[in-house]
Amino acid sequence: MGRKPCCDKLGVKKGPWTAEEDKKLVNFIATNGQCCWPAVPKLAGLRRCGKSCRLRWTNYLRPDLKRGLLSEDEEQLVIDLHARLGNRWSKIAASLPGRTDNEIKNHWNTHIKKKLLKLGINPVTHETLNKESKPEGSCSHAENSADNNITISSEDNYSTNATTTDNCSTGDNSNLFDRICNDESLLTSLWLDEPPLVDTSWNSTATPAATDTCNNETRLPSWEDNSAWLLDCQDFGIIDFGFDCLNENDLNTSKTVA
DNA sequence: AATATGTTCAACCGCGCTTTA
DNA sequence: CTAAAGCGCGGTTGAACATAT
Repeated sequence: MGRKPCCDKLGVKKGPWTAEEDKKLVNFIATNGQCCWPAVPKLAGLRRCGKSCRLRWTNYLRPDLKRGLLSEDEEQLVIDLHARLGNRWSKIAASLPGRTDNEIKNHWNTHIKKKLLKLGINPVTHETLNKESKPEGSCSHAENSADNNITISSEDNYSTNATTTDNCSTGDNSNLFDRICNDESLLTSLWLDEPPLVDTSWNSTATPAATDTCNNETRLPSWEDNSAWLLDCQDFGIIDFGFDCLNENDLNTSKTVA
């Protein structure tokens, strides 16, 4: 039967996005919100696949994205959640506000994986390599994580923790990690595919209704207002580039996408 | 300075699940 | 109930950049 391609291949641009394309997409979403991705390219004047637009927005243009390397706490959290959830990057990302599944996946493959291997830890099973010859079926992500917790420090010093009582402790500066790690209900919800409980900073972006809640002083700056806005978005957090003008209610309203 | 090799990460692809008609 | 369409996920690719020779 075959599946119809998500978009017409003819005339659809691929490859890196230009600043002009970013501008069009950001302006469109700022005024119309996220909806009907297949229709976005046409409405926004882009020669792109709707899927590509969605990806560009979620992975790069979203205003609440953090930029830069994962912090020590975030990295530790990723390791622990990966031990429990496996390669379910979207679930892991749901516990790290401002981080995308793609970003975490990349960081895992380029940094964390190597660090774990360097320390003799299998990044797939989270078992130490010299103790992997276990009976068949004795190892699953969810099972082994609790009794084989791995901690990481800024000096790349890792250690495996064989106890369950000292689970996920990384010190005083790991509040986020500790909170999530000790929150069994959260981990259970992640495991059971329930909506994420931690990442309240973002579920979706502005809807038309949400933008209606913004008056002229609080609406997103347009490219006409500030042509350097997007570059700022890419380098700094939400507060840094002015999205803090959206108060909590605005953000909550913006999350309610049909 | 030139070239080779390694690393990073944005973007694409294809698949499965969910929703809709 | 069924098929098509939409959506989101995870794996993979390749261009750009960094480092080594």
